[in-house]
Amino acid sequence: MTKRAYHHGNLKQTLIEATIKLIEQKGPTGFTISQAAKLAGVSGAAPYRHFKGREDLIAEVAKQGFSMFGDLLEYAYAKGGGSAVTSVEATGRAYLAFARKHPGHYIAMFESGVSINSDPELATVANRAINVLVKAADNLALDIPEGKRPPSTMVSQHIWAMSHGIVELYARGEPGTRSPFSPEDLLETGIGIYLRGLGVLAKDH
Amino acid sequence: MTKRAYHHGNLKQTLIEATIKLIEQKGPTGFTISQAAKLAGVSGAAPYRHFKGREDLIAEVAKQGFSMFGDLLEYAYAKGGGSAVTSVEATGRAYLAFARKHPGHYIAMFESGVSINSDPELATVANRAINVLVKAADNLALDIPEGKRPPSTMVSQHIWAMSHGIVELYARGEPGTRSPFSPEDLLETGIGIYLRGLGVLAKDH
DNA sequence: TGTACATCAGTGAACGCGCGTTCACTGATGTAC
DNA sequence: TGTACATCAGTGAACGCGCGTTCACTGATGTAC
Repeated sequence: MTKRAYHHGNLKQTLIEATIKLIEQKGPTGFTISQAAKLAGVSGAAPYRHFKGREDLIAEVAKQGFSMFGDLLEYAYAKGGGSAVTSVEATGRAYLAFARKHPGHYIAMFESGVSINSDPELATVANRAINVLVKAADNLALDIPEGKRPPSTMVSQHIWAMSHGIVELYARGEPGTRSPFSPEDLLETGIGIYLRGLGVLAKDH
Repeated sequence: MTKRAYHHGNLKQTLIEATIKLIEQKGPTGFTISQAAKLAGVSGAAPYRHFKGREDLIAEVAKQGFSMFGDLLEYAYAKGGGSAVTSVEATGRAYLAFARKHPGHYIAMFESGVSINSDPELATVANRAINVLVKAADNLALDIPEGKRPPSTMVSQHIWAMSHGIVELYARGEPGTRSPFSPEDLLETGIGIYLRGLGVLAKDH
């Protein structure tokens, strides 16, 4: 480690990363600006040069989280190939993978109480992520006989809800403590059954 | 209001109710023992006659919550009539109704970070609630052609996950801010599609 | 029925703690000329 | 190329605050005899 310079040079991002680490360890409750400052090796007053306060810092984490999340979902969606069904399945897997790899971001995004509409920039990145799922649901609709077609928004929200529910209930804490199945298995089978119910998946897929 | 007696007489339950109210208003983060004491009209030291501390109080709320939740699910399950499908649908509705009517309890149960396994009594009441859904899923299995039958635990977890996800994502805050559909509609259609995928619901139900 | 006494459920003062936030400051950096 | 100066990004001391928790205490209640 080099000698501490008076000017940190990259404090803003360092504080964000400290926040992520603290949220992962202690939940959104446990995080304080003071601790983030300490973890960044800086005085308690320094964060105020970069953030208005606690909320602002968490919102920034959520923003970066939604941005990565959107990228990941888009990538998975594209990688799903032409098929509507495989695209949806791939985004589902990406959803879970993100929640696993970036729990700090995920918590800031969905469990910190930060309102997505409190900041226009945040709303923009969040909507981009949401729209990937809506787009995937749109594609599904093409394979569904007309009359029986639920709105794409609704379908995307069903999938989102199941993914989120699985993350919250079964992908937290020690693995296997609350379910004999892995979250990945749960989500894959859950989405599979749901898609079959929609009529886009053969009965014996 | 009668003259304040020195002995409160019912302080334990009063503190629990104060906790519920505070959690509803400020989330699990915002709750403190001091505020609960103040709300109960009692000195800040009084709660320690009844609870070991913050965690203990929240755990008690969760315990009462799971107990009510279990009762409600059981009642709904029974009211669903003989049909496996209607039982599942009824428990789904009951799930959402509980989350709506008792947000403080719901938050203590699922969002406060209280571990269900930290207290044997808590584990007992929680498992009773969980088992209602497993039982409902067991019944479903009877209507499913043998080879295609996923484990009941898995089915119950799918339903639980979707219910929980809908509560967290779409039944919080101002109605309609995040979805054009009501949580009730979302859950009913979601479970409907899922059950069709399981093969227990006619295609044109 | 009255009295003495044990027990219980509260009080309120006190403590140490960490947090959020402000403030005048200072060391480092960038730039005009 | 050197110097003066503005600006920037940190410091550290200070403050008020509410929280959790402990403590000796006291008022109310129950009970033995």
